[in-house]
Amino acid sequence: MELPSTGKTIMVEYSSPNTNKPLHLGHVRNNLLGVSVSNLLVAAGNKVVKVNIINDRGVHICKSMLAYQLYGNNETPESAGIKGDHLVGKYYVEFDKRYKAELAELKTAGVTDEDAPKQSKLMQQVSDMLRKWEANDAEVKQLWQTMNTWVYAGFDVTYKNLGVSFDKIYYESNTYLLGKEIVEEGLAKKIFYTKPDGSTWIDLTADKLDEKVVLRADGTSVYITQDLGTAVARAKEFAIDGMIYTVGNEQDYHFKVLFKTLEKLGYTWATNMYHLSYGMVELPEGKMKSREGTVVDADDLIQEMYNAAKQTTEELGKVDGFSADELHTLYHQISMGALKYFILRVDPKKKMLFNPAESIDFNGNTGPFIQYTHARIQSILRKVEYTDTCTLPYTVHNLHEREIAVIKHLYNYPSVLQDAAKTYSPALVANFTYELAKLYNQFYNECQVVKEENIDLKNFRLTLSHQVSKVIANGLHLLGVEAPYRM
RNA sequence: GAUUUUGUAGUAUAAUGGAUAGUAUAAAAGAUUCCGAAUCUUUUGAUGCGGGUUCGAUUCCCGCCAAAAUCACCA
Repeated sequence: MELPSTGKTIMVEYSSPNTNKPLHLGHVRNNLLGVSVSNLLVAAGNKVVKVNIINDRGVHICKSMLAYQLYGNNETPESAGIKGDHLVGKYYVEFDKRYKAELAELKTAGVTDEDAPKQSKLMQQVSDMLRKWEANDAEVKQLWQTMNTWVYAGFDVTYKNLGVSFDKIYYESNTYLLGKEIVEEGLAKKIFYTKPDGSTWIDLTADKLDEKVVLRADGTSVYITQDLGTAVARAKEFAIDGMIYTVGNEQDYHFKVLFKTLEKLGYTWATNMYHLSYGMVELPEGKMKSREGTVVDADDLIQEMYNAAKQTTEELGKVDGFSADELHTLYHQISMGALKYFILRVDPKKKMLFNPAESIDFNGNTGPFIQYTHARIQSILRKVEYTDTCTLPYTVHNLHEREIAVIKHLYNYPSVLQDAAKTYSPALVANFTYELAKLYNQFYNECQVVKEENIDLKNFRLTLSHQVSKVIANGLHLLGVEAPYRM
């Protein structure tokens, strides 16, 4: 079910992980949104290029590298028996622990809060390491390569479980130097200016933004420098009509500045850039804080959801005849259906509360409820050997009110799709699909289908059921959720 | 302090300015000799506060209160 082609190509960036720790619940929302919005844009007739930019360099990466070098004892994911991203994350935490201890020591020795970080030996070692990295020191680069390779292997597992994929992956180690030319260009156009200390700025106060550094006094790039460079490079590489950044709302200000700057530089496509700004995920006990260990790890979450799906399915005992492989696939489909729907049904712009206990409840407004409805319809269709190519003749009068409700709802699907794509909101599709499933269940409760004796009516109801299952499957697909035929 | 965003039943959420504010969950009571009960039916319960615009405001504007984010030559 795709709308007519728009002839446009849109790039969607999402995920954007750091390579110093495993993915957590916040990344999950990001990834699911990115995938789903990409699907929506395709359904709305666009070509989509899905990209990821991996933050694989910088101080934070050096922290885990240093901790590994100092305390790692050549541990590997194989020797430790843990995923590579978790192993690296372990050393990032280790660094933090040691660093805090060092700071505390310095303070007891009478060093002020302000001076303590400057006197930290660990932090000096990190800075040295970063310098060496930038100078292409062989040993440091080797360690960096090794540890990042571990992380990528770990990410791949998580991405695969979440059904996340990309057309192109960018690495910041390749792109972080981009942008200096853009700055020169901006200077030539007098859009940027230089301060006495040599740093380069743009003045956006007329646009109700601030002055912003675009190049440091020592000539090195800042965050926005590389973003400028990356944006221009991408536009050259892909001939895109638009660009969507899936990034949390804490960076609202950054993207306002980025887009405005590109616009001032005269890039026409800059007006078609969009920051898909989503709200933070919070837990019942409050915000996730890595320091306090309240972060929900993505892999743990996936496993817990899987276990819950397995348990519920076994309790209901409807899967006789499933092979072990089929069961595994089914548990995976149901658990990811639950997780994805739980997250995507909320308006992206709003912060959302993730309650683990509620997320594994598969009754009510949930993914498995919708999947169940699909499986139920498929069961009905199997019974009469109705296939996708069937066309049954019917003429009906006096529709049942439940039938009318379903038909009216189905009729809205294309416009909901259009709206969802236009507003980048999978939540509209999620709510539509849920409503459709609910309306169908209400219909099914009051109307006979297979057992209906009036052949016209029976054919009509089979056709309607088939249409509903197709739209449910399509809606779920847009959310990145699979629709099982039996569950 | 400044800027931005967000405030809807106990909880989580939905409503291009439109009719009795929809849904789920929690609680209670029901429905299957019959097509799949991960279902359906019924009951209880909400727009932070105060103004304004409008025939009409959850929605738009102003003030207050509350929460969060940003305001780095970090990313």
